[in-house]
Amino acid sequence: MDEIDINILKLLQKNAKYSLEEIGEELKIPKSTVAYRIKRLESLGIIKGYYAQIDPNALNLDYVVISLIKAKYGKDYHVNLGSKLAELPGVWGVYFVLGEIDFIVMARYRNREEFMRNFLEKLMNMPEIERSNTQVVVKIIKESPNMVIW
Amino acid sequence: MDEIDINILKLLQKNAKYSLEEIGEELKIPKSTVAYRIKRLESLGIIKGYYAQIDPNALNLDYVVISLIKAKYGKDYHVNLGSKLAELPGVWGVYFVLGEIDFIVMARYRNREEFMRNFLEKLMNMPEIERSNTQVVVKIIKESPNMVIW
DNA sequence: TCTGAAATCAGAATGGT
DNA sequence: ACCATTCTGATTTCAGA
Repeated sequence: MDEIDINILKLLQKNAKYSLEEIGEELKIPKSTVAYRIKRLESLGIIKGYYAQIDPNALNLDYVVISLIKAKYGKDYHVNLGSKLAELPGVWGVYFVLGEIDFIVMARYRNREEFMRNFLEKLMNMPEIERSNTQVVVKIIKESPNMVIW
Repeated sequence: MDEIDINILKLLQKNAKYSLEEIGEELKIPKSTVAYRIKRLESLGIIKGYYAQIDPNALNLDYVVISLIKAKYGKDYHVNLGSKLAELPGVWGVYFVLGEIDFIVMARYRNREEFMRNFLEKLMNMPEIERSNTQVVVKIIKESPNMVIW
Protein backbone atom coordinates (compact mmCIF):
# COMPACT_ATOMS: atom_id res chain seq x y z
CA MET A 1 0.00 0.00 0.00
CA ASP A 2 1.86 3.01 -1.28
CA GLU A 3 0.87 6.51 -2.29
CA ILE A 4 -0.45 5.31 -5.66
CA ASP A 5 -2.77 2.74 -4.07
CA ILE A 6 -4.10 5.37 -1.70
CA ASN A 7 -4.78 7.72 -4.58
CA ILE A 8 -6.56 5.03 -6.56
CA LEU A 9 -8.75 4.26 -3.54
CA LYS A 10 -9.50 7.94 -3.04
CA LEU A 11 -10.72 8.24 -6.62
CA LEU A 12 -12.77 5.04 -6.57
CA GLN A 13 -14.46 5.85 -3.28
CA LYS A 14 -15.55 9.14 -4.85
CA ASN A 15 -16.69 7.59 -8.11
CA ALA A 16 -16.38 3.94 -9.11
CA LYS A 17 -17.06 4.81 -12.75
CA TYR A 18 -13.75 6.55 -13.38
CA SER A 19 -12.15 4.65 -16.24
CA LEU A 20 -8.71 3.11 -15.99
CA GLU A 21 -7.60 5.74 -18.47
CA GLU A 22 -8.92 8.66 -16.43
CA ILE A 23 -7.29 7.35 -13.27
CA GLY A 24 -4.04 6.79 -15.11
CA GLU A 25 -4.09 10.31 -16.50
CA GLU A 26 -4.78 11.78 -13.08
CA LEU A 27 -2.00 9.82 -11.40
CA LYS A 28 0.34 9.92 -14.39
CA ILE A 29 0.68 6.17 -14.77
CA PRO A 30 -0.39 3.92 -17.68
CA LYS A 31 -3.86 2.45 -17.54
CA SER A 32 -2.57 -1.11 -17.59
CA THR A 33 -0.75 -0.36 -14.35
CA VAL A 34 -3.94 1.06 -12.89
CA ALA A 35 -5.72 -2.18 -13.84
CA TYR A 36 -2.96 -4.21 -12.22
CA ARG A 37 -3.16 -2.17 -9.00
CA ILE A 38 -6.93 -2.33 -8.77
CA LYS A 39 -6.96 -6.10 -9.29
CA ARG A 40 -4.47 -6.36 -6.46
CA LEU A 41 -6.51 -4.17 -4.12
CA GLU A 42 -9.57 -6.27 -4.92
CA SER A 43 -7.87 -9.60 -4.30
CA LEU A 44 -6.45 -8.34 -1.00
CA GLY A 45 -9.98 -7.45 0.06
CA ILE A 46 -9.12 -3.78 0.46
CA ILE A 47 -11.72 -2.99 -2.17
CA LYS A 48 -14.67 -5.05 -0.95
CA GLY A 49 -16.94 -4.34 -3.88
CA TYR A 50 -18.77 -1.76 -5.91
CA TYR A 51 -22.29 -0.60 -5.32
CA ALA A 52 -24.80 1.96 -6.54
CA GLN A 53 -25.96 4.42 -3.92
CA ILE A 54 -29.71 4.80 -4.03
CA ASP A 55 -31.37 7.94 -2.70
CA PRO A 56 -33.39 6.85 0.35
CA ASN A 57 -35.58 9.87 -0.22
CA ALA A 58 -36.60 8.65 -3.66
CA LEU A 59 -38.07 5.63 -1.89
CA ASN A 60 -39.76 7.79 0.73
CA LEU A 61 -37.51 6.43 3.44
CA ASP A 62 -37.56 9.63 5.44
CA TYR A 63 -38.53 8.23 8.81
CA VAL A 64 -35.00 7.81 10.12
CA VAL A 65 -34.40 6.66 13.68
CA ILE A 66 -31.47 6.04 15.98
CA SER A 67 -32.11 3.88 19.01
CA LEU A 68 -30.00 3.73 22.16
CA ILE A 69 -30.43 0.42 23.92
CA LYS A 70 -29.43 -0.94 27.33
CA ALA A 71 -29.44 -4.72 27.65
CA LYS A 72 -30.36 -6.65 30.75
CA TYR A 73 -27.39 -8.18 32.48
CA GLY A 74 -27.06 -11.91 31.93
CA LYS A 75 -25.29 -14.69 30.09
CA ASP A 76 -25.40 -14.37 26.29
CA TYR A 77 -27.92 -11.55 26.49
CA HIS A 78 -25.63 -9.16 24.68
CA VAL A 79 -24.63 -11.52 21.91
CA ASN A 80 -28.20 -12.62 21.25
CA LEU A 81 -29.60 -9.12 21.39
CA GLY A 82 -27.00 -7.83 18.94
CA SER A 83 -27.98 -10.28 16.24
CA LYS A 84 -31.69 -9.93 16.91
CA LEU A 85 -31.42 -6.18 16.44
CA ALA A 86 -29.39 -6.61 13.26
CA GLU A 87 -32.13 -8.75 11.74
CA LEU A 88 -34.96 -6.27 12.21
CA PRO A 89 -36.24 -5.00 8.86
CA GLY A 90 -35.05 -1.47 8.15
CA VAL A 91 -32.01 -1.70 10.41
CA TRP A 92 -28.74 -0.94 8.64
CA GLY A 93 -26.40 -0.38 11.55
CA VAL A 94 -25.86 -2.00 14.94
CA TYR A 95 -22.96 -0.88 17.13
CA PHE A 96 -21.98 -2.42 20.44
CA VAL A 97 -20.61 0.24 22.77
CA LEU A 98 -19.41 0.51 26.34
CA GLY A 99 -20.95 2.70 29.02
CA GLU A 100 -24.48 3.68 29.91
CA ILE A 101 -25.71 2.30 26.61
CA ASP A 102 -24.98 -1.12 25.11
CA PHE A 103 -26.22 -0.84 21.53
CA ILE A 104 -26.74 1.96 19.08
CA VAL A 105 -29.09 1.01 16.25
CA MET A 106 -29.60 2.91 12.98
CA ALA A 107 -32.76 2.33 10.94
CA ARG A 108 -34.85 3.76 8.11
CA TYR A 109 -38.59 3.49 7.45
CA ARG A 110 -41.15 4.99 5.14
CA ASN A 111 -43.43 6.34 7.84
CA ARG A 112 -44.36 6.22 11.48
CA GLU A 113 -46.67 3.27 10.96
CA GLU A 114 -43.97 1.17 9.35
CA PHE A 115 -41.54 2.17 12.08
CA MET A 116 -43.99 1.18 14.80
CA ARG A 117 -44.78 -2.16 13.24
CA ASN A 118 -41.30 -3.22 12.13
CA PHE A 119 -39.22 -1.71 14.86
CA LEU A 120 -40.77 -0.37 18.02
CA GLU A 121 -43.24 -3.18 18.60
CA LYS A 122 -40.58 -5.82 18.05
CA LEU A 123 -38.22 -3.96 20.36
CA MET A 124 -40.87 -3.96 23.07
CA ASN A 125 -41.11 -7.73 22.84
CA MET A 126 -37.41 -8.41 23.35
CA PRO A 127 -36.87 -9.67 26.88
CA GLU A 128 -33.13 -8.94 26.70
CA ILE A 129 -33.75 -5.20 26.68
CA GLU A 130 -33.71 -3.28 29.93
CA ARG A 131 -34.59 0.07 28.40
CA SER A 132 -34.46 1.79 25.05
CA ASN A 133 -34.44 5.39 23.96
CA THR A 134 -35.31 5.95 20.32
CA GLN A 135 -34.55 9.25 18.62
CA VAL A 136 -36.26 10.44 15.47
CA VAL A 137 -33.85 12.12 13.07
CA VAL A 138 -35.11 15.53 12.02
CA LYS A 139 -32.30 16.27 9.60
CA ILE A 140 -29.44 14.26 8.15
CA ILE A 141 -26.64 16.80 8.04
CA LYS A 142 -24.07 14.36 6.73
CA GLU A 143 -24.17 10.69 5.73
CA SER A 144 -21.26 9.47 3.64
CA PRO A 145 -20.23 6.18 5.20
CA ASN A 146 -18.30 5.15 2.12
CA MET A 147 -15.78 7.92 2.69
CA VAL A 148 -12.97 6.11 4.42
CA ILE A 149 -9.94 8.01 3.15
CA TRP A 150 -9.62 11.77 3.34
CA MET B 1 -40.90 3.58 -10.71
CA ASP B 2 -42.30 0.17 -11.40
CA GLU B 3 -41.34 -3.35 -10.39
CA ILE B 4 -38.57 -3.49 -13.01
CA ASP B 5 -36.92 -0.31 -11.71
CA ILE B 6 -37.03 -1.65 -8.17
CA ASN B 7 -35.40 -4.89 -9.26
CA ILE B 8 -32.67 -3.05 -11.15
CA LEU B 9 -31.97 -0.96 -8.05
CA LYS B 10 -31.88 -4.06 -5.86
CA LEU B 11 -29.24 -5.61 -8.10
CA LEU B 12 -27.11 -2.50 -8.46
CA GLN B 13 -27.10 -1.68 -4.77
CA LYS B 14 -25.67 -5.15 -4.20
CA ASN B 15 -23.15 -5.02 -7.01
CA ALA B 16 -22.62 -2.16 -9.41
CA LYS B 17 -20.55 -4.38 -11.69
CA TYR B 18 -23.42 -6.49 -12.97
CA SER B 19 -23.42 -6.07 -16.74
CA LEU B 20 -26.46 -4.87 -18.64
CA GLU B 21 -26.67 -8.35 -20.09
CA GLU B 22 -26.65 -10.09 -16.69
CA ILE B 23 -29.33 -7.76 -15.39
CA GLY B 24 -31.39 -8.25 -18.50
CA GLU B 25 -31.14 -12.00 -18.22
CA GLU B 26 -32.15 -11.94 -14.57
CA LEU B 27 -35.16 -9.70 -15.21
CA LYS B 28 -35.99 -11.14 -18.63
CA ILE B 29 -35.74 -7.88 -20.53
CA PRO B 30 -33.33 -6.87 -23.31
CA LYS B 31 -30.07 -5.26 -22.26
CA SER B 32 -30.80 -2.09 -24.20
CA THR B 33 -33.91 -1.63 -22.11
CA VAL B 34 -31.85 -2.13 -18.97
CA ALA B 35 -29.51 0.61 -20.20
CA TYR B 36 -32.44 2.87 -20.90
CA ARG B 37 -33.90 2.32 -17.43
CA ILE B 38 -30.62 2.85 -15.63
CA LYS B 39 -29.96 6.11 -17.49
CA ARG B 40 -33.38 7.27 -16.43
CA LEU B 41 -32.83 6.35 -12.77
CA GLU B 42 -29.52 8.20 -12.85
CA SER B 43 -30.93 11.36 -14.39
CA LEU B 44 -33.79 11.38 -11.89
CA GLY B 45 -31.23 11.26 -9.10
CA ILE B 46 -32.61 7.98 -7.77
CA ILE B 47 -29.21 6.44 -8.35
CA LYS B 48 -26.95 8.99 -6.67
CA GLY B 49 -23.66 7.48 -7.78
CA TYR B 50 -21.40 4.46 -7.89
CA TYR B 51 -18.79 3.86 -5.23
CA ALA B 52 -16.07 1.42 -4.33
CA GLN B 53 -16.53 -0.02 -0.90
CA ILE B 54 -13.20 0.16 0.90
CA ASP B 55 -12.57 -1.99 3.95
CA PRO B 56 -12.03 0.43 6.86
CA ASN B 57 -10.14 -2.34 8.62
CA ALA B 58 -7.58 -2.56 5.84
CA LEU B 59 -6.75 1.04 6.62
CA ASN B 60 -6.60 0.36 10.36
CA LEU B 61 -9.64 2.49 11.02
CA ASP B 62 -10.76 0.48 13.99
CA TYR B 63 -11.17 3.28 16.50
CA VAL B 64 -14.86 3.87 15.84
CA VAL B 65 -16.81 6.37 17.92
CA ILE B 66 -20.36 7.62 18.23
CA SER B 67 -20.85 10.92 19.98
CA LEU B 68 -24.07 12.20 21.53
CA ILE B 69 -24.10 15.97 21.71
CA LYS B 70 -26.31 18.55 23.40
CA ALA B 71 -26.06 22.09 22.02
CA LYS B 72 -26.35 25.24 24.07
CA TYR B 73 -29.61 27.05 23.51
CA GLY B 74 -29.29 30.13 21.33
CA LYS B 75 -29.79 31.66 17.94
CA ASP B 76 -28.12 29.76 15.10
CA TYR B 77 -26.23 27.55 17.55
CA HIS B 78 -27.75 24.39 16.14
CA VAL B 79 -27.22 25.22 12.49
CA ASN B 80 -23.63 26.28 13.02
CA LEU B 81 -22.78 23.35 15.23
CA GLY B 82 -24.18 20.88 12.73
CA SER B 83 -21.91 22.02 9.93
CA LYS B 84 -18.90 22.36 12.22
CA LEU B 85 -19.33 18.77 13.34
CA ALA B 86 -19.76 17.58 9.74
CA GLU B 87 -16.43 19.13 8.79
CA LEU B 88 -14.34 17.40 11.44
CA PRO B 89 -11.88 14.95 9.88
CA GLY B 90 -13.00 11.37 10.36
CA VAL B 91 -16.68 12.24 10.72
CA TRP B 92 -18.94 10.49 8.21
CA GLY B 93 -22.36 10.96 9.76
CA VAL B 94 -24.13 13.80 11.55
CA TYR B 95 -27.78 13.46 12.54
CA PHE B 96 -29.92 16.15 14.11
CA VAL B 97 -32.43 14.62 16.51
CA LEU B 98 -35.06 15.79 18.97
CA GLY B 99 -35.03 15.14 22.67
CA GLU B 100 -32.34 15.01 25.33
CA ILE B 101 -29.68 14.95 22.62
CA ASP B 102 -29.35 17.32 19.65
CA PHE B 103 -26.74 15.64 17.46
CA ILE B 104 -25.49 12.11 16.92
CA VAL B 105 -22.09 11.98 15.26
CA MET B 106 -20.43 8.93 13.68
CA ALA B 107 -16.67 8.91 13.17
CA ARG B 108 -13.72 6.61 12.45
CA TYR B 109 -10.04 6.96 13.40
CA ARG B 110 -6.91 4.88 13.28
CA ASN B 111 -6.16 5.07 16.99
CA ARG B 112 -6.83 6.85 20.24
CA GLU B 113 -4.26 9.51 19.55
CA GLU B 114 -5.79 10.42 16.21
CA PHE B 115 -9.24 10.45 17.78
CA MET B 116 -8.09 12.75 20.56
CA ARG B 117 -6.38 15.18 18.21
CA ASN B 118 -8.91 15.27 15.38
CA PHE B 119 -12.12 14.88 17.32
CA LEU B 120 -12.21 15.20 21.08
CA GLU B 121 -9.94 18.22 21.38
CA LYS B 122 -11.85 20.06 18.68
CA LEU B 123 -15.14 19.14 20.30
CA MET B 124 -13.89 20.60 23.60
CA ASN B 125 -13.21 23.90 21.88
CA MET B 126 -16.69 24.34 20.42
CA PRO B 127 -18.55 26.95 22.47
CA GLU B 128 -21.91 25.83 21.03
CA ILE B 129 -21.73 22.52 22.87
CA GLU B 130 -23.34 22.21 26.28
CA ARG B 131 -22.23 18.64 26.87
CA SER B 132 -21.10 15.63 24.89
CA ASN B 133 -21.01 11.93 25.57
CA THR B 134 -18.73 9.95 23.29
CA GLN B 135 -19.05 6.19 23.02
CA VAL B 136 -16.27 3.94 21.75
CA VAL B 137 -17.61 1.15 19.57
CA VAL B 138 -16.38 -2.24 20.73
CA LYS B 139 -17.93 -4.22 17.92
CA ILE B 140 -19.68 -3.32 14.69
CA ILE B 141 -22.40 -5.93 14.47
CA LYS B 142 -23.90 -4.54 11.29
CA GLU B 143 -23.00 -1.64 9.01
CA SER B 144 -24.57 -1.60 5.57
CA PRO B 145 -25.85 1.92 5.08
CA ASN B 146 -25.94 1.51 1.33
CA MET B 147 -28.69 -1.12 1.61
CA VAL B 148 -31.83 0.88 1.04
CA ILE B 149 -34.11 -1.70 -0.58
CA TRP B 150 -34.75 -5.13 0.85
C1' DT C 1 -41.15 4.12 -24.00
C1' DC C 2 -39.08 0.18 -25.70
C1' DT C 3 -35.91 -2.65 -28.50
C1' DG C 4 -32.29 -4.77 -32.02
C1' DA C 5 -28.30 -3.85 -34.38
C1' DA C 6 -24.14 -1.26 -35.17
C1' DA C 7 -20.53 1.45 -33.59
C1' DT C 8 -17.62 2.76 -30.00
C1' DC C 9 -15.06 2.34 -26.06
C1' DA C 10 -13.42 0.32 -21.76
C1' DG C 11 -11.46 -3.61 -19.47
C1' DA C 12 -9.05 -8.19 -19.58
C1' DA C 13 -5.33 -10.83 -21.30
C1' DT C 14 -0.84 -11.34 -23.03
C1' DG C 15 3.95 -11.08 -23.13
C1' DG C 16 8.15 -8.50 -22.84
C1' DT C 17 11.04 -5.70 -19.62
C1' DA D 1 6.06 -5.29 -10.41
C1' DC D 2 5.36 -2.56 -14.42
C1' DC D 3 3.60 -1.30 -18.89
C1' DA D 4 2.46 -1.40 -24.38
C1' DT D 5 -0.24 -3.87 -27.19
C1' DT D 6 -3.85 -6.82 -28.53
C1' DC D 7 -8.19 -8.85 -27.97
C1' DT D 8 -12.70 -9.41 -26.04
C1' DG D 9 -16.79 -7.96 -24.49
C1' DA D 10 -19.64 -4.31 -22.44
C1' DT D 11 -21.80 0.16 -23.10
C1' DT D 12 -23.53 3.76 -26.00
C1' DT D 13 -25.91 5.29 -29.89
C1' DC D 14 -29.38 5.32 -33.15
C1' DA D 15 -33.25 4.19 -35.93
C1' DG D 16 -37.58 1.75 -36.15
C1' DA D 17 -41.70 0.10 -33.68
